[in-house]
Amino acid sequence: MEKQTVTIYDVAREAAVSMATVSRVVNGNPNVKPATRKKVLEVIDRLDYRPNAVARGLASKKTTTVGVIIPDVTNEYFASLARGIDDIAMMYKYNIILTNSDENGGKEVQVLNTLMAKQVDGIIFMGNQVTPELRDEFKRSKAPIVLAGSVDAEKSQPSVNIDYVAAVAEAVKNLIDHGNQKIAFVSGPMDEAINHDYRLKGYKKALKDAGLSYDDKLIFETDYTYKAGQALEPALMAAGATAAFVGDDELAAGVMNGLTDANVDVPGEFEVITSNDTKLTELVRPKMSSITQPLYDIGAVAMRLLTKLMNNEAVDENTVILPYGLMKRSSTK
Amino acid sequence: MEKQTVTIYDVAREAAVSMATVSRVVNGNPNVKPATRKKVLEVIDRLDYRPNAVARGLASKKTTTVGVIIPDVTNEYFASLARGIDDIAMMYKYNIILTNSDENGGKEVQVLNTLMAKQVDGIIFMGNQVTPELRDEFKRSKAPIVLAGSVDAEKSQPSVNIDYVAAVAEAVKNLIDHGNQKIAFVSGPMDEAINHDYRLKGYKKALKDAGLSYDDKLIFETDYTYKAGQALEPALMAAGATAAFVGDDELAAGVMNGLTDANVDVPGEFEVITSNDTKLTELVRPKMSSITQPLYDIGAVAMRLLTKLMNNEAVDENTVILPYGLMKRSSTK
DNA sequence: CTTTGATGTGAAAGCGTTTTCACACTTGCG
DNA sequence: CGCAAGTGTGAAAACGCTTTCACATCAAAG
Repeated sequence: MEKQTVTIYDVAREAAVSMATVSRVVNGNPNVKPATRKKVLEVIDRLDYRPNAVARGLASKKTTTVGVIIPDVTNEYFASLARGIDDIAMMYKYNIILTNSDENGGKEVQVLNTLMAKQVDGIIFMGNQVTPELRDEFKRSKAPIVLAGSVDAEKSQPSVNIDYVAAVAEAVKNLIDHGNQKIAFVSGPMDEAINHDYRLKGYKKALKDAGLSYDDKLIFETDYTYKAGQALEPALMAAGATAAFVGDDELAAGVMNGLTDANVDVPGEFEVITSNDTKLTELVRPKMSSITQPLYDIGAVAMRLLTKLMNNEAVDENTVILPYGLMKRSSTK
Repeated sequence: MEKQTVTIYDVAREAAVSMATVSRVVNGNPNVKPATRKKVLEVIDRLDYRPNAVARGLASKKTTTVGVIIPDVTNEYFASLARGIDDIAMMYKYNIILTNSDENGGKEVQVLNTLMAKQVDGIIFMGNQVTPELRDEFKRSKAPIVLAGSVDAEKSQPSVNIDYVAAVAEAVKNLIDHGNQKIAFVSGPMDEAINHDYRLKGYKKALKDAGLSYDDKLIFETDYTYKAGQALEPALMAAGATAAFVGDDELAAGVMNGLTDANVDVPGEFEVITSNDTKLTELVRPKMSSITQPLYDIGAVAMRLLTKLMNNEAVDENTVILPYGLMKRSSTK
């Protein structure tokens, strides 16, 4: 009752040719006489032969599979990147092994190792923090690795991103231009490079450019959840802030709803601008103004870059920076 | 410069034992003298040997990889299931090959085939429609397949779901109990079994139980997008509906915001209840009442069921039904 | 005709494991 | 002391494919 598997050998026998020839027609090698090709193809069809990708992988040392490490699929931002990655991967006939890392360094290292054991041809890493241990593992890998929507302070790997510093600076400048003097900076954990090394830098730059002084009390470090944002309202008010830049959309939705629920008018009394321009920004009321990022494209371009790396094609630039924008909706004046 | 790979053979030579023995210690086979085991382990460590999963897969005919077919990772509902799937998979040492199908029958069949070519040990399918072609492919598979959060009218495969008919009936009854006589049924494509065979059935049941008559004009078939929902407002009003059951959260958010933007008070003048209880329900204002589903668990249980199937363990019930609930928030009275 | 350079094909050696089978050694027991 | 019943180990055969290399074959060129 166990389903029988048809091998390349069966096809060869039935078609009265060698395995090598069958392999050639399966792989589209042109060195096969049309008549032979036809004969083989017929047998393949008749026997319903399907090449075994595992055997293929072992023999050719290519698995046409790439590993993708994602903090959490449930997060709109990363899910959007993942979608871009998968589409391009499919276009180039690669499959994706997807694993959630929860931004947990230990798990990341472990996952990376199993991906390498599975002989993936390449890896795309998403995550806000590249620990030294992780960097070491990266170096050990013989499969190329590219970072998508994720920064590594040391730029040890190819990556595709937007210019976070400039984007945040522009967003904050916008708030300043509206007359806000006390602008809160709300972000996830500060030990993540993206927060302390990029976003905060942009924030400070905007302040400095406008001649405003930096105040610790306006920095709110929390985690990336709706609830956390919602709970921030009293603190925000106490600090006298009249606007906030927020590093994550779900968090921002929380901040905004927290304010609104406490009868603080957004944007009248308090302006909010967020970072990722996910669908979410359109669903909440007021709709949120946001830095816009080409989410899907970040993933797509990362994957495209990876395909080049896997084929040893020349790439002009290892670090690609995609354009960002600013979308004014109703959470700012 | 190409990184050298250490094979089981290298380890065997260095440790002065046979490959078989190395294989045994790597696989935790007890038939190895402790002294030998220790010796081998040391060499493994020294050489930094990592077993090649592809070779392993070929020899053992097990890849410890399962395929997951998902309509779109970007969809909160399915992403939540996927998260449950991945967690349990990881717990049982499986990896996930994830592919987006866009609910496109052709793509689904194709994807299924490449998964089978990759010799996955099992498959989890998510999608609202199991076409006959797909069902045929399922039958052809030697890897077990389970449906997660997805129905097949013919129950041809193991699956885990909630009782959609009862859930929808209860939700609609709730609306009826609030005095609504004209309740709209808003769903995605009606050719999907989940809509015409389950949700609609539940809707009709509730109507019938309450002695209300069914009216075609209150059925709104559209696609699962925010925009589509938003655009529905005029039609809803024209039909004289005073409440709606909606089959998808994003769609529901659209419906609700469309109403609100047209100055229809929700829930005062119009009640809305949705289906999936994703995070989204809490982000919009008013918060949406919803059928609650154990999203993560549906994925988790499906994966757990699959592990049993893959190990040929006995399973008492192929079709598992998880409990649902009703969460009253502010979009209903 | 011969020579030459494609062009088409097959034999066989891997790829890095697992697994079967046989065999040598220990034990414990009557 | 002899024997049955484990233990522990190694040789070698798969697993299903790709790829190298050598060898035919054949058409065109001399």
